[in-house]
Amino acid sequence: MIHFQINTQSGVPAYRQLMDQVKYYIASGILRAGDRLPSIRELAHTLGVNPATIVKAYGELQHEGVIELQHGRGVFVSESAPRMTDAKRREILRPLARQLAVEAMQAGSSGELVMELVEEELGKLRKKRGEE
Amino acid sequence: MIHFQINTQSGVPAYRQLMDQVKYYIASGILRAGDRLPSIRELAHTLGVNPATIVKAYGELQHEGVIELQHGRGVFVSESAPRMTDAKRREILRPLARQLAVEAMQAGSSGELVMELVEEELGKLRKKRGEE
Amino acid sequence: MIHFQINTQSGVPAYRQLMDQVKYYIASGILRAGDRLPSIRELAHTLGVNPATIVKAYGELQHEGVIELQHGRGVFVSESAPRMTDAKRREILRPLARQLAVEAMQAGSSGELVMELVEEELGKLRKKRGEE
Amino acid sequence: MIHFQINTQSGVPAYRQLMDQVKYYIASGILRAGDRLPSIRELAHTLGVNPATIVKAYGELQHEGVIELQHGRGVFVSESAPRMTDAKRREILRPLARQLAVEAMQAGSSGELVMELVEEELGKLRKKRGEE
DNA sequence: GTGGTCTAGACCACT
DNA sequence: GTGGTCTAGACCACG
Repeated sequence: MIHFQINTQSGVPAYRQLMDQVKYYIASGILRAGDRLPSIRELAHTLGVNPATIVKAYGELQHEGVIELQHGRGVFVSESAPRMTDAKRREILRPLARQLAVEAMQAGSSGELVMELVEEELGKLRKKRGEE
Repeated sequence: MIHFQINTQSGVPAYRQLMDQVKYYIASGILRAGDRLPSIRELAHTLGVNPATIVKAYGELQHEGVIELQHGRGVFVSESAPRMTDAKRREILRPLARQLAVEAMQAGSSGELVMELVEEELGKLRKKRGEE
Repeated sequence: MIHFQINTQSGVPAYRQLMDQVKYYIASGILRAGDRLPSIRELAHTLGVNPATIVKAYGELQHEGVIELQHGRGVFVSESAPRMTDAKRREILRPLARQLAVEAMQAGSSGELVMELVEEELGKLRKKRGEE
Repeated sequence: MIHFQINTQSGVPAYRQLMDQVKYYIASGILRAGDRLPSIRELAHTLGVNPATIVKAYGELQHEGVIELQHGRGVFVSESAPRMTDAKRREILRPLARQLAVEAMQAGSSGELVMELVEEELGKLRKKRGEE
């Protein structure tokens, strides 16, 4: 079952949190291609946020090719993951990997701990995909 | 040799970029405890930004315990990495690890690619620390 | 009713005075968790100071966990007092207690006078909390 | 035996720390009227700080009537504590007492803890005075 | 020389 | 409307 929530204290913009959660549900296989997402007004109501916030989040996700807004019909998960080369993937993921490495050193962490955490999070996603 | 630069196109606030670069130099061992950082005015001049921007970046880093601003003397790298438990480190690093995992899935990447990237970035930092 | 004011003669920075006053209103129960504080622009206008000064005061209070700045929504008193151990409280309060004791001796004051003053100020806060 | 030290991380100006320490030694009876303090150049050398810092601290203390700088002879603790009325003492001490009370509430402390800390610090000073 | 505070005003991002 | 960032420039406090 999908469930969205906004943490107003985190400093992360509400629309960004929503985007991350949609991506998370897709990555974990809980949301699949063709599945319907809550309507803008419905989600705005249940989350208690301004509809404009949902509009922004859905708009950005559509721009990234993650979802499709079909006028009058609803919001749906796109049919397929965007195709890209490994080089492109590295380009996207490297800054995040680097930030993780730097923050880890800064926190006095070992490399092992970092690898363990990433492995864990990858594992969680794989496990959920298996269950569906 | 340390060298800072600001990318005004990236959308990331200048003060945030500066913070990341200082942390990077410390994580890679290029800057060590007690080392002096460029003065506010000096750095503002070389980067071509307003001194207030440097003040904000340095101020935040001071809050995080990374550097110390000493009135009339200058800016210095703090003596030691903040002491924290492994549980605390996980708490800080897990969201980053999770975001990396989700973005990787979203990009259609394999788990292997992610692990490889993190290993690479950790390796780069370790290598630089070794060289110093 | 809350009312802020800045004394430009005191030598204490305006942003520091504001921080103290916000803390005072919370300590006395006049401001409670979830209450909204004046917006940055509004407060800057009523106090006749630059918005950046309010930004600094509110920013520091946010760092201390006293208030939350919510983008596009406003500024709010944080939900709960920070949890800390008695040992941590002593660590924070002891320097202030010590300074008070030393200043008292220096002023030729009796210990009784000091205890009386502290008791009085604690009582005032408790009284206000009771009234709300 | 008197011993001064400066903490460069505390954020408190060095000259202020020195002033506080001189007052502390007098309040605790370790320094008495007529006792000689280290010379400016001597103290600057042992503390590793700029002589101007000592000049500022001693100057302020002289201004407050705590010490006397006798040209060519040295620096001495003043003969007597400044005489002031109880009303004046309250006026000086109340802001400190109030700040202590507010910070205590903010830290979620009980009134008992605060009173205990003040009592303790007063006791320490009295005990030292007794020993001398 | 250093950092710390403040003003006046602009433009952007979020809800 | 809200907060967040940044510029240009002034003046003060500290060492």
